[in-house]
Amino acid sequence: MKQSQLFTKTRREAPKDEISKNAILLTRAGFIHKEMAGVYSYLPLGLRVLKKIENIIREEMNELGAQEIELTALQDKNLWEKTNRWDDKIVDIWFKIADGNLGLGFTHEEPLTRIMAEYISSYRDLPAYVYQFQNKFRNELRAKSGIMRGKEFLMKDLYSFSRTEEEHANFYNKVKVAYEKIFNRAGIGNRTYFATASGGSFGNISHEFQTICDAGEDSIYITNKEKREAKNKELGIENLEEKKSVEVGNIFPLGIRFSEAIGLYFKDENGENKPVVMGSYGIGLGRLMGTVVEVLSDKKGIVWPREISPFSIHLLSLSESAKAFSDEVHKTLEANKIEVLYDDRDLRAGEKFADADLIGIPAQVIIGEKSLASKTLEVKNRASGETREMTLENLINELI
RNA sequence: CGGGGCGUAGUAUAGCGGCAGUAUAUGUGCUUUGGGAGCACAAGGUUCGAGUUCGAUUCUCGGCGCCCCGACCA
Repeated sequence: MKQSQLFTKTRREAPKDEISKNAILLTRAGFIHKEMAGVYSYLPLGLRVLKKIENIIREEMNELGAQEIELTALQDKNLWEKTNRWDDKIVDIWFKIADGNLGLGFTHEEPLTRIMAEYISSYRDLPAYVYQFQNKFRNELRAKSGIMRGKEFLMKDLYSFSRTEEEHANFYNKVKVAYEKIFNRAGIGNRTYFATASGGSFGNISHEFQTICDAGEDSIYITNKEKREAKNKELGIENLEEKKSVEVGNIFPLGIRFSEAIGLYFKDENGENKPVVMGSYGIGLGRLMGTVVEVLSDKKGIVWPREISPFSIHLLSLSESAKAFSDEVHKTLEANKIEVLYDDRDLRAGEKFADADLIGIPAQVIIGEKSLASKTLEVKNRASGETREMTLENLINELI
């Protein structure tokens, strides 16, 4: 894509109402726009990152054998009364509309359990795994930390329906592995820990994926650095290393709480009626994106990991004389299905470098007098600042 | 929800009870072109309401909005 056609542009100044690094950088670079406190729109560059994250998660969910659906945001009061989660005294983050008779979903155990009750009646129908990507609405009294904790945010939620606790535990562990892959691919695997936590209002034990980050709201105690295991702070502190962290994912065993309340039963081999054993597994996409910005950016701007970068290559054409060659490189890269942001604007070199560093695409291809003379490309690594000279052919081979 | 702070141009800021200034961004022209260039001209602003006052962007009260700390976070 030609950068001259991109409707967003970068800003030198940070917006005065943002303190968090993720919001400052993403706003300055033109990835997001704040609509109101805790509510952000995603602009072309930001949406590209969000979609890359979504696709990584989708691949890993499909790999688990889960099937994608899309539930509604509007929620039925009667259904939620069955699980005692409609009352504002029980759940204080509901956005309710239509005189309080409808709500905007903050999670989706209830509606999905009801759907499954329509289709699951035998042990032969189980296990079943279903997931979706959807905006959740949570009326947080205090939104904060940029896109890390909003009132409306895109979340992947996966739900598992199993015959027995053993079957559930088996899948639960597979999800853990899938999540590790997701966070590795998103570039924060080496600082993300599997933390044991109390299960919140669901009771018992649950697990959180916590990424070490100074901007985090949580604290974890690292119990095994090599295995990246940790404990949430409320569970026994024994001279362990405490770190601030961000909860980038969670997995909850739900037991039979929802299936009993809503009536999701199956007949086992002996013809006996049993409640389905459930689990739920969430990842906030915006929070994950914000966390990546928080932990990987530097003074100059954002540094995207390869797999979630809005583009693979940022092509900088530094002068009028470099235009013809740059156009040709742009065409060739795109013909090879490589995503390129081509800075074809009529600006000085310094401004293009500053913008490229702010936007954070991992590889910059710089075409100026040098490369015109040598007929090779100058390829700069955004993270390390190192440059290499290589032919277009070699670059393409490296990227494919 | 408790506490604190802040609302001035697209953005970031200064200032003042009496014609609102700067930077940047924007438009035009000229110069410039490997790390956010320079000059000139132009266009663009006081969150809303009430009160005090001859006069309010400034002072008082209220609304709305935003930020921070805490509480909360399925």
